[in-house]
Amino acid sequence: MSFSDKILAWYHENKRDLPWRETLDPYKIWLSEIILQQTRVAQGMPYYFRFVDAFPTVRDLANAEEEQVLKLWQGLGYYSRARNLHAAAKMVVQDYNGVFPTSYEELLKLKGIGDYTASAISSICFNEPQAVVDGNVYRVLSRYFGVDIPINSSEGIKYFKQLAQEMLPPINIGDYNQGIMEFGAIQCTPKNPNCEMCPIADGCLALAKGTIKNLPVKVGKTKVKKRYFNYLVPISITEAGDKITQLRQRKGKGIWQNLWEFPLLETENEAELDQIEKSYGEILNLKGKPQMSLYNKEFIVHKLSHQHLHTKFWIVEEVIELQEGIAVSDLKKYPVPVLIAEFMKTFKF
DNA sequence: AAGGCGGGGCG
DNA sequence: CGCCCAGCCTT
Repeated sequence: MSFSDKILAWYHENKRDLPWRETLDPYKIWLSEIILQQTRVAQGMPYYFRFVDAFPTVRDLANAEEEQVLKLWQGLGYYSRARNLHAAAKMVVQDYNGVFPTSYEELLKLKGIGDYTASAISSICFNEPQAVVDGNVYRVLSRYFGVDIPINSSEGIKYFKQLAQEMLPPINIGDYNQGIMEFGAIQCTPKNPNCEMCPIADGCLALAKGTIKNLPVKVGKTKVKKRYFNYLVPISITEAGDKITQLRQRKGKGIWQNLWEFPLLETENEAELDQIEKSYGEILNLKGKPQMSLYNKEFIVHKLSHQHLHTKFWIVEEVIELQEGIAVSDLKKYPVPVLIAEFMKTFKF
């Protein structure tokens, strides 16, 4: 049996029942692929259901407000995926009359679709012979063929795409692509792979040489930057008796684009009360000096891949001057980072 | 070619 | 605590 035959056979026996495996609708396959980028199946699953439910067709998604798309995406991270998803839906409606393009080349033109996703959709839905190369495939191939070229070098990216391409079966491309990924996720795992009961242990070069634990090779260090966030949480009561606060939308570059947060003062180091007092009038556009208190004595440390956000929430109460605000009861409508969502959940307005 | 972009789970 | 997850985009 060939490599691909073994993978296909293993997949046939071991594939999980996943909701996006019950359809060949390219829209739904696309949704699942975007959601699963850098995301575990268990984490992405509920998001897949809520998106299919809210937007049954690509037209429904295209017609939605970005705000709603981001709100549904809240908590999943890498929010450019949600913005690109929305933009791509609009492209499909406008440029392709609402019908998903069927070829790798055309799919590649859509926002948020790169080599992996174009290969996945074109192979799964249209049986185009394009090999998917995701983290699982890098791992399986690097071990089986004993390749120590760094998977995140340009040489490695090119090398593994070609190698994966050469391993494609003549038919059942989509199943094979899903099979090798599933194999990497379940059998040939990053740590403690199940080599004892592996259907391709025979030809596995890394297993023979004892280099499993060294593969795949990845270069580059992840240096974590420390940042200090001070959120100013203004609270005011309107004449009608409604409690209001303020949110602002993050714009430009950086994290959490287009998500909402409380007015923010970022500092070079830990900020104390006196430093905040100097700035909050300007940030909140206030003339007076309302009472302010620190909500959390210890930093709330919110960890992103490359940043640790050391956060303090400063409560600014009874801001009579507060002009424009949003009702506290409306806060849940806004897409916010998990850091903000957690605060809203625990803070009693 | 390198850096930025989330949040969560696991050993 | 470090690594990894059905990657992509920008510079």
